[in-house]
Amino acid sequence: MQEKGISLAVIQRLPRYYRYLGELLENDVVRISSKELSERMKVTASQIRQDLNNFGGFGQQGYGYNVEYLYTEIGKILGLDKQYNVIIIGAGNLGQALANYTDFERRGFTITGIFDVNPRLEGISIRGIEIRMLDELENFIKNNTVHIAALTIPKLKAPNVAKELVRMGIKAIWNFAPIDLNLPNDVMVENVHLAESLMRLSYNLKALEESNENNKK
Amino acid sequence: MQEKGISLAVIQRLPRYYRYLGELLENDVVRISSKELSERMKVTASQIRQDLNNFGGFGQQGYGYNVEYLYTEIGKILGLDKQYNVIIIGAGNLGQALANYTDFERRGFTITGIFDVNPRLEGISIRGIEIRMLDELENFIKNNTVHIAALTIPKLKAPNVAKELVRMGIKAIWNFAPIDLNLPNDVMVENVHLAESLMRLSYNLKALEESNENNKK
DNA sequence: TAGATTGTTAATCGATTAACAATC
DNA sequence: TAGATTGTTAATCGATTAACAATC
Repeated sequence: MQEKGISLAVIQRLPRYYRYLGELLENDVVRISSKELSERMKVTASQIRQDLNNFGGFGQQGYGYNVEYLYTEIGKILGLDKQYNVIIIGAGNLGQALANYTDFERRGFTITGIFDVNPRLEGISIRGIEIRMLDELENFIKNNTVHIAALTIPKLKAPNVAKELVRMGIKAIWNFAPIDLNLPNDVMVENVHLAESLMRLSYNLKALEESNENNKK
Repeated sequence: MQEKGISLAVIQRLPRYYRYLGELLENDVVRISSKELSERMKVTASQIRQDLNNFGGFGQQGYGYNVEYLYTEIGKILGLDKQYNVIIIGAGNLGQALANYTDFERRGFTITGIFDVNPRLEGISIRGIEIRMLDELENFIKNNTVHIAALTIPKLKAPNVAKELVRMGIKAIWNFAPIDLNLPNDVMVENVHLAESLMRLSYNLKALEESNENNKK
């Protein structure tokens, strides 16, 4: 209920806090100050305290933050205390890679279905989940709770499939297709645009090479 | 040489402009105004003009922007007019998915090597590139120009392998391991943290459900 | 020339950082 | 109590948006 007007920048940072706290927890660190965390994460202590205080006071003056408590609380903020059923649309290389990525299960995301249009893949199982044909999707969603759909299909097919998913009641789409899905406001879309990520790397590499050249002169 | 003090936010947006211009080009659109592009992309026209003017004036008063010209110029800014050789470290599902993703080649990124530590994978070929053992890496880099290394290995191995890559002269790392690599400033790292992306989706889904509940009341 | 739209300056807005009183 | 560090307000900084003169 507190989540009113939390800025996008803050939300973007939360999973990174969660990751660092998880690592501290693994290393049996019991408490940490915003100053020490800021040094590890290379952000300002001020920013950490501001970010956290959007959601409440998790620390204690003179002490800092209890690592386990803060880890759990951020987990709750991120919704990681819940279980999510995830289906994968598109059983190509990327879809199969996601299906095989066991780390997600640890965080409460269970792959419950994989769909494709290629009849050659029908019945093949990935980690015990058999690939179904796309025309079974509607029935599947009717008979099984599905929270999230991962879209690993070609860009030209993505808009229509996304529209269909929304019609079937899906409210969260993890989109790997290199296109922006224009969907109603009450449908959450998280994009993973690998090609754009690679372009940023090439931009930075180019900028680095150019600055090296300039230094030579 | 113009690239002084371009903000991160601008660089993040460039690949998206590039993508939209590419689509316009495919649809034979010859010219576009910042206003029309802004409507399609759902950003302000002002932002588009500001962003582009960081790199020079690509438009013409009273006319707008020539789509093909702007597409080419942004491509140059992103370094997409060059060829890059990419190696993949880690031939698991994700590494193989990247190796199979032919779209990258179109943009000038050629996969020239795939490496793993698993002897079972030795000699297996993916799109004509055979998987090599990691101990051959140093020799390979000595004998072949490598611009970019994609890291698709477990998080615990990533820091050391990254350090080794840097020692061997690699200046750009596309990191898929869920950990921050602390490398010298003259090494470019672009992270793809899939788990963090999924957490943001779950945050948004949770926020959506909560706001629905509140509306009911 | 008149209309359109850029390039660019100025105004606004929001996010980050600094400072410090509160308090454990 | 004294020291440490949070929570929070205030100051600064940077990014976004608005406005408009320049110009095609």
